[in-house]
Amino acid sequence: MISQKTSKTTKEKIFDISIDLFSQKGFDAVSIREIARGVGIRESSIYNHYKNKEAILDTIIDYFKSELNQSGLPEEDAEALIEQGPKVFFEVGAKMYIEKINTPQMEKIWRLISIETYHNEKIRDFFKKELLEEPITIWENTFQIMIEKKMIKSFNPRTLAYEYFSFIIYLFFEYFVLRYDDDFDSFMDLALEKIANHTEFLLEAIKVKEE
Amino acid sequence: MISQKTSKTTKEKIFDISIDLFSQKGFDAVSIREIARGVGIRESSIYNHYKNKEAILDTIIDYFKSELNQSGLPEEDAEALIEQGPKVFFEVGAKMYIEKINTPQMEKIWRLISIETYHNEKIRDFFKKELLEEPITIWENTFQIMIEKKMIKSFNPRTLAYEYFSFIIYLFFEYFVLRYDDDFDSFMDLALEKIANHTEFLLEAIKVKEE
DNA sequence: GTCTATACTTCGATAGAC
DNA sequence: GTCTATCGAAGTATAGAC
Repeated sequence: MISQKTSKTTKEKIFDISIDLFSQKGFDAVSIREIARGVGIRESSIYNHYKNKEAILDTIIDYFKSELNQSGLPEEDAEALIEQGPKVFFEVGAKMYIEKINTPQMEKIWRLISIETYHNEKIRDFFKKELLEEPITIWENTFQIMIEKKMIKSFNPRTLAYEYFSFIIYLFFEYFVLRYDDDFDSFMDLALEKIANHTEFLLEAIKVKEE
Repeated sequence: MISQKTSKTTKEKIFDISIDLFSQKGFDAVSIREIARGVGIRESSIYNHYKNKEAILDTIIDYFKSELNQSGLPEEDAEALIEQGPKVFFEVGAKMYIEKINTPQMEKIWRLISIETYHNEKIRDFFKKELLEEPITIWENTFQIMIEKKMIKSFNPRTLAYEYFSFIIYLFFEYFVLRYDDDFDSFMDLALEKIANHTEFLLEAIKVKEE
């Protein structure tokens, strides 16, 4: 980016306000009029920037996906990381998941996705494939490699993937669905402690016997 | 019950149809007209049986709670069960959770609760307290007893409770949110296998060393 | 207890002036 | 690109006849 923008375009304002409102109330419960009011224009003007209400949602989801794909480790780095053992790998892995909700805007879109996963088939498919099945497979492959390298005990790698990742999904559910009203920082402190307990337990369970 | 009813009252029909529709589309997306159409009456007639739309939902949730409280083990049985060791306890525990979705109607209300947990504060509080925190505490106490009796290794019992129960919540989320369209029986087969893997892993991790 | 009729509100979206 | 004005559809709920 060459120059920093000082003022937002109307389209960007619509985008931002929509994220705020959709994440608070859900897509269906937010009206075009409400968005327009938030931006400070009339509802008819919205249609000069987006074809309809759903197009705003689609744009938000596309933005989320592109942001998500920018984080994550390159494959060669992941391989090098495995060499350092499961403990380091878990720590870096946990940090990666947390980084994905690192901005207030991304946090809101996470919440929005949580809500709309029930109603919207496109979003539900996205969640299933890219936020659940894909990570599970990555963890399965990771455990498989660790087992081959005799870094951990020989359990079924898919079982291990579920053991690790179902806890992450649980925390996601707890935060975005059940406790969203709470303060983010205080929840995050607790979540980090829970993740630490979880990985510590897992490490103890899968470590190769010493003597 | 002395005599079996052969025909449903209008109020019961409204109740049943509402469960069907609310669980499929969510409370807000279902109109009074739609319910009336399903029952075969006009929408104004609904108000002869329920004060308003929300009263139907409240009645459904009350029914769910009363059904839920009828399952579960008496405390003395639970204590006796612990004596038989963690393996038996896990098996009975898993069966208990599955029994709570044993009728088609209860399954639908579970789905309804999953949807409305986002929107409805009363339902969200109910979920947090009675479906999450209460079971976690029960499991924590159970593990505490097992540790005292030296039946399992001495981990933090709360950590163990999360290790066991976060997986159950994950399965709940997977079924009711992500894969509800799938066939119940085929999902249940897979879920039972996953639970078996999960408890097997946990048992191996927490068992007292043999030699 | 069900009906018709209706009041009232809010919604998404469009037409056309400026 | 924003505005005013407006449409048609759909929502909850009530009044009153039968």
